[in-house]
Amino acid sequence: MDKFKDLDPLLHSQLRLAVVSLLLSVESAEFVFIKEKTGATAGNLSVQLDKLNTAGYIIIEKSFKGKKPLTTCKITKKGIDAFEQYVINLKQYINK
Amino acid sequence: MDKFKDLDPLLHSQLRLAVVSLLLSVESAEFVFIKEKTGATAGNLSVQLDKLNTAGYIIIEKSFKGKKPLTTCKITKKGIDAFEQYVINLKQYINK
DNA sequence: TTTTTTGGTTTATAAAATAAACTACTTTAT
DNA sequence: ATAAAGTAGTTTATTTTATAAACCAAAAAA
Repeated sequence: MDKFKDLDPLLHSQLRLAVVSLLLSVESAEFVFIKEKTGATAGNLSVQLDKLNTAGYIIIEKSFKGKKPLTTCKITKKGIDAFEQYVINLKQYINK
Repeated sequence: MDKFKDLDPLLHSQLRLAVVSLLLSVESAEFVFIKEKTGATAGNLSVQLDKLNTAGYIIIEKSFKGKKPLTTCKITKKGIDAFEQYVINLKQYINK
């Protein structure tokens, strides 16, 4: 067993992993919803969503809900693939 | 399902997780052996072993092999428990 | 109409990971 | 015997990351 393959640093972060995990289970999610589900602060979430977006793991769409700004996130194929590989690699660490 | 419990930051680090994972499968391990198995640099490994030691997750014993210094590591009960809890929590992120 | 709330972003600070430099020998080659 | 190279690490400095604090614009409430 060739152990300890590198863990994608973009996913090996508690908050970003939670976001991706969450997005895997829904069609799309709004900023405020993700914030509540993860318990993150808005600032931290904003930064981490940007990173996932820049990496192409999620897409972020900005619109308006009535008159208020609305940020909607959706996982991409690239994000799903990265997550799946991350889980495969991670299991080498946690299943002896 | 109440998701996303905090992940012990001491274990949520690629290198420290690899070290603990490795130590779980052996009685004890020498510095050089851990270094080779994890692919870490000596400096990084030294720092991360100190952190695990300070947290009481491992014990570090310094002796000599012939005339050369020898650093031997062993996981503690506390380390095993922390790892098991970490895995339980982590699974909430990776098993949708 | 001022005050508060909503939905964020930007910037600053703290913490972590990593690499580079260094120490203290030991072994090998000259 | 001595210089050069290797071993087994530690310490310090640098980069990266995570997080928090401060801020902004608009909307809703008082």
